[in-house]
Amino acid sequence: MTQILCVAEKPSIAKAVAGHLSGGSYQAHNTRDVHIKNYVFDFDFGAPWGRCSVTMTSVKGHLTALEFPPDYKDWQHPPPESLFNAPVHTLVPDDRKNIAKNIEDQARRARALFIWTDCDREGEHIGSEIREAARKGNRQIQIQRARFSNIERVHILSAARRLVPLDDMQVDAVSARIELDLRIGYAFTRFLTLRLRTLGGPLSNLTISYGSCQFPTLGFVVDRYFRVKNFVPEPFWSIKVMHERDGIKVNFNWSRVRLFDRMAVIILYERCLSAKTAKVTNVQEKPTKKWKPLPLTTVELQKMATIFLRMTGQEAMTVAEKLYQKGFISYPRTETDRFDKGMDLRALVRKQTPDTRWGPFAQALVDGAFQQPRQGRHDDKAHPPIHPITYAAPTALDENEKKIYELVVRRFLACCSEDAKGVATEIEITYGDETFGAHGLIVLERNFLDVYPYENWTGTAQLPKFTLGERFEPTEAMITEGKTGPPGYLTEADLIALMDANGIGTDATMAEHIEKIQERQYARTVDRGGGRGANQGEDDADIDEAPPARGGRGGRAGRGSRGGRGGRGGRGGRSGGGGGVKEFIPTSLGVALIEGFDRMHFETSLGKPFLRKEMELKMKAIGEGRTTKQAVLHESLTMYRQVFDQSNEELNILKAACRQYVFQNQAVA
DNA sequence: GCAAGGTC
Repeated sequence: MTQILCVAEKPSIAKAVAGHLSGGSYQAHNTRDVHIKNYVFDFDFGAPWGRCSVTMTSVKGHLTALEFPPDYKDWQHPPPESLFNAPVHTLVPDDRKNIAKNIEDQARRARALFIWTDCDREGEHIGSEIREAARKGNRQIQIQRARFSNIERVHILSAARRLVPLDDMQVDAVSARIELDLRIGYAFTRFLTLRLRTLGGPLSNLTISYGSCQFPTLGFVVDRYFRVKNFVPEPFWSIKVMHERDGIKVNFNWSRVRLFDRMAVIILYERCLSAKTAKVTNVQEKPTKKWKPLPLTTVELQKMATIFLRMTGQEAMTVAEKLYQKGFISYPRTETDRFDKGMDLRALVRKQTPDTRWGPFAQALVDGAFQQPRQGRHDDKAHPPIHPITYAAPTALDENEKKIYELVVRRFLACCSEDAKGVATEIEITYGDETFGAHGLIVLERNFLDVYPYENWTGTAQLPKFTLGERFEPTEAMITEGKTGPPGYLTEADLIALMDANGIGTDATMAEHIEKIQERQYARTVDRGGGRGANQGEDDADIDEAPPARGGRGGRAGRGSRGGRGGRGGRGGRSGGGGGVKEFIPTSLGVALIEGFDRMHFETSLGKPFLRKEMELKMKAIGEGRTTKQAVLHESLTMYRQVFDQSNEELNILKAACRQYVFQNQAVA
């Protein structure tokens, strides 16, 4: 029989695919890597392969690494800028030699290699790494790739019979990314560390790194810091109308919301008063609903964990990873917010019925209330949304696992439930020349809200009866005064959202970049409301926080920038251990770096997300054959080399910024 | 000692 070698990106996929192809009967052999097994079975791949003897195994992510030769180990000689054109070579790191050897050995006996890596760009590249390992054992081996976007049985079976070639343009796109990140990251990191070290003080022992993701991440933190710090409150005035009827006080909101001109408001207000009565111009009562949440992605999971569970994104991912390994939840790194039509979601809901907390809700879904989840617009073509796989009794989990598991289950049940329903009442009046409106809501059916405490829908009290065309004299009309407030510093959820929106990092790495800027002492977290946060009491804290803006955050007048952003009910969360939400503020070093580079007047600042975005576009262009890896490497390295040279020439600007912020801890202008 | 991307 023809021998076939199949290799997946990770052990769980190898197992799942082997299960489907073999119909559940395979032999599992251990390999020299504790996580990886070789699954052996027969399968008919259809023409031209026919029935084959298959060995299915996997790697664990990338198999190879790109490195500089040993003579570039020293940071000083040759100088950092030599890394822009130093030779690089690909090698299999020691801890992955067993995995490569397994593939090489298995390839020797195989007629063909079928690659089952994730269907994303990185997966294509990992496929090329597997290809090289296999060719080492067998130069003649034929190579195909399976294209699959979920691990439903039917989908896997059809993927196995519709193999395609590996997409070398996608491989090249990732190669370019790897090489650019390596060269640019190492060159700038060595440069910054060595040249700023000479300033002495706290800088003499720090690693000052640059990376295409960590710097923009820091940039977001610094940017918000300045927006808070430089915020100038503006006074505003508004008109508030209240009318009491049937014992209910109804507040009417001004359609202009507020004006920044006091005299104008006084004039408009006086016209209201001289009109004496207000006239009801519109009364509308209509059914309304609050949409259930979308299926859960990694970014959403992290945002929710930081808001409701008092975890960092990194902690949430570590815990989710454990739950995945134990088989309780699906793969936790996904961008997909839509379930594949073929998935048996009811069966997954049924598994949750034994639980005392949400079991009855799950049972009600099983008994007929089940609704197909909403379909989001994101699909990474590799993984489904995060969902529970099997039921985990609370006794089987530690504290943090319990919290994340509960979040995943409740989100999933909410997705499979119905939107909340209510009746909205809108009343519009004109008073003088001005229009005011009152809004009422009665919640009729809570539906998904019953299982999903992370959101709420508060119906204001029922509005009394108003009739179209009627006139009444408002109980109260007054001018109110306030001033605009600064935005808050970034929370981790804000930061993740910004990274997501700007394409900084991936679902698997965003939390790492956030950790990185703290590890490098570029930023810290503080509890909202001031005071030192997570890093309190650490003795390596020799880099100061940038001076607190406006003496800490106590008095925020008016509505801050985050008014209107719903679902921010983090305070007093369900499982919080005291303390408020954490906010990110830059250290003096973080401010100095971003400011320093900003003052150098580059076309595109290193601290902004544009360069990473540009890299993303170039990768896309390579993947679509509009340009080549060589061309992109050449232009990008030329461009970064110029940035490097300019940074070198204008180093005094960067140093001045460091002196200003790090050494004098000077307040920002 | 340095990056970002996979995954355990």
